[in-house]
Amino acid sequence: MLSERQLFVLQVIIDEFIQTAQPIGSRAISKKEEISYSSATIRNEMADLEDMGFIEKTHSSSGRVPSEKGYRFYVDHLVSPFRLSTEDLVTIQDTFEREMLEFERVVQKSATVLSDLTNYTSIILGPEVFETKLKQLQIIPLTPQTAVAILVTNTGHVEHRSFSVPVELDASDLEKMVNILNDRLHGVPLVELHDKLLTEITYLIRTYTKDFEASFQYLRAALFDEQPVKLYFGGKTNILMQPEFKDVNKIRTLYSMIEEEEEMARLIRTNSDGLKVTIGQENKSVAMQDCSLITATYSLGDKQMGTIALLGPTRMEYSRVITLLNVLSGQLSKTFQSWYQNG
Amino acid sequence: MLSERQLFVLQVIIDEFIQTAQPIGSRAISKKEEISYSSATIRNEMADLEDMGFIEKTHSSSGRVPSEKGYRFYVDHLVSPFRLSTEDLVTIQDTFEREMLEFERVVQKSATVLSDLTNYTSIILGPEVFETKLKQLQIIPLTPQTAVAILVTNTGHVEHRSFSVPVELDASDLEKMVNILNDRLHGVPLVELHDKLLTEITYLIRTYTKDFEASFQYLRAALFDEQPVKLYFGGKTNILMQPEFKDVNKIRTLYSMIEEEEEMARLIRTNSDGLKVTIGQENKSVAMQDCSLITATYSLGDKQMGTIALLGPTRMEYSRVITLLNVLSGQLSKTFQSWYQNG
DNA sequence: ATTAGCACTCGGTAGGCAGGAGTGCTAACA
DNA sequence: TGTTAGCACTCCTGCCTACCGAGTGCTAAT
Repeated sequence: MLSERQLFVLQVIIDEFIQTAQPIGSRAISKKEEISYSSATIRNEMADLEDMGFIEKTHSSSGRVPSEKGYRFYVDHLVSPFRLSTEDLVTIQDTFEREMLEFERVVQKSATVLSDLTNYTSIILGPEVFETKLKQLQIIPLTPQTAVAILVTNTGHVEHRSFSVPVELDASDLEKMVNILNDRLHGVPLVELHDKLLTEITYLIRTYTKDFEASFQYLRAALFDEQPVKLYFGGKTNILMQPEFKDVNKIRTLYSMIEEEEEMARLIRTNSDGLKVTIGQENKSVAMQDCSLITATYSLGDKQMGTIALLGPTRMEYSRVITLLNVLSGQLSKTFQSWYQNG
Repeated sequence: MLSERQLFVLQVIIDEFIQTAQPIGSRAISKKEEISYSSATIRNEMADLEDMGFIEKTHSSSGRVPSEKGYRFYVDHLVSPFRLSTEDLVTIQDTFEREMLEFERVVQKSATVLSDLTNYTSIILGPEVFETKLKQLQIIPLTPQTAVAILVTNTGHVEHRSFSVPVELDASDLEKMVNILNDRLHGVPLVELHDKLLTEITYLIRTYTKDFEASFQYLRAALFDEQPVKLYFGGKTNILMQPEFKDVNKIRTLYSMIEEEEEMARLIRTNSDGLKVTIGQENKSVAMQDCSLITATYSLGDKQMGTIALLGPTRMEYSRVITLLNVLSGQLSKTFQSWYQNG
């Protein structure tokens, strides 16, 4: 168990290191106002803290640096509740007050704000489970052989995809098809849409003609195949500016990882609700050894929609950042909530 | 004027440097099979080439390195027509044979292929002048106060934007409005659409009711305001792997520049037709001092559509890359041409 | 329990030295 | 006159050494 003083020393070391990125020596700590002990005393405490694995030396006679275990303990027990500056609050308020009516814009804007406020890299994972409902389906013929399918949700989200139309179908067939589908699928949540579409296909084939089948399969494929997860980034280069990335190879591997959207999505996706901090090696990725990832979920009602994440060095301003993420994910949820209620 | 032998020496130096990224010494050149002169002779030629500014020393006793003027001369006069390997050709063929029906996909895929084949970073500037025509306009009400406007072109390109609907308009008004617009605007090239829309607005206001005006302005704004240029990237991190970027600060500034899409678009946009090589400082950007940018335009008929660009170190495989860009921009033009003819 | 004092450790910087690659110049050669 | 062998010179690179300063661990005194 840690003594009061040890706790305090640990806190000072981490707070200080977060600010300066320099190893902290015993003398520096003993000189601090709040501390009335000599450097020798601090040295003893530091030796204990090191034995327990909370801090480390970079070399045998260097000052101490927080270990990952130290950071872990810090975020679990020491983070002081942070009061956001009014400036920050105003920035966030402004962002959400501007009228934005599209999911993409709101999310992209949030990512930008978050990265601007923190100087880290923000990543937002778009919604995967659409609690949103189908508003309208449109098929617009382009040429005799091609058409574009457009799907609109009650939140104003638009998906579209061009596809080939089998020769035996003409424009009026398509129109018929769309009308039937709109009748039967309006208001269906997108999660269920794929299955419902399949049901409709068999229904239509029975009721009308076999001709529809191929076309339907195209339509289904167009709207549901290889829909890659959408990531929204803010301040992609911010993290490169951190002093821990003065090594070219680290930058290269980290950056390659960031650009690998599939991989990033995998790392960020989470099923646990609420806020989660993943420190250094806890991230299952070599490229992110020196990084921490903080994720928070945003939701629609009680249904989790997506994740909002912040990527920084392990030496991160945890307390401030955690508060910011909480505020932002709350704002996001609130915004979507307001759309949904009116939909 | 350069002698035959000087030309040859210059070519060898540049070719070799492009391969190795190491300064080339006189001995290395004289040892080459095609060269029957001693290193001393080569040294003399090199001294002359240096006087003329085509090559440089990194320090007083180092081998030679091409200067920007050298590269300039090389691309203008020395690039040997390059025979693409059948492997490369097959890769490109495969890309364009797969059925793709959307502008975004074709372009994105091209960018990826280009960067994969070259190990540089590719950037494609989407079309700015739409020679494409309006196929259909849709307005779909979401809530009583909001609606989403969708615009489809004959090439299957879809733009959409949510906007606020003035309280005094209801869904049937919107429907009427859309019908009128579709009647009168079908087939209008997108370049003219904005102006035509304004004309229609005044017409409609005269013919129908004043109520439409506000709504129209919203619609117009939704579809035409702040439409940011769209850039498609391939291999964003490729250029970081080049040995010239072993300095952290260079990486940082270069990368910040790449992420600055507006700035990139400005650099890449060109009004001259065909292929253009911009070497090092010729790029008006500090971040790109050590980079070359090769741009080629693709077009629809005789109308220039967009630019396809490749960003690499000044030490670039110019001949191969130039051929590749020509082939790819040709393929792009061909693909769009085929769409257009059927539209 | 705390602290002053001291020996020790290690990173960082600077200087010196040897080896090597490459150059410029000169003089000899065809 | 063009070419080349030879040689002195330059500068980069790696390596060793010395030295300073910051910080530690330990011991002994308070």
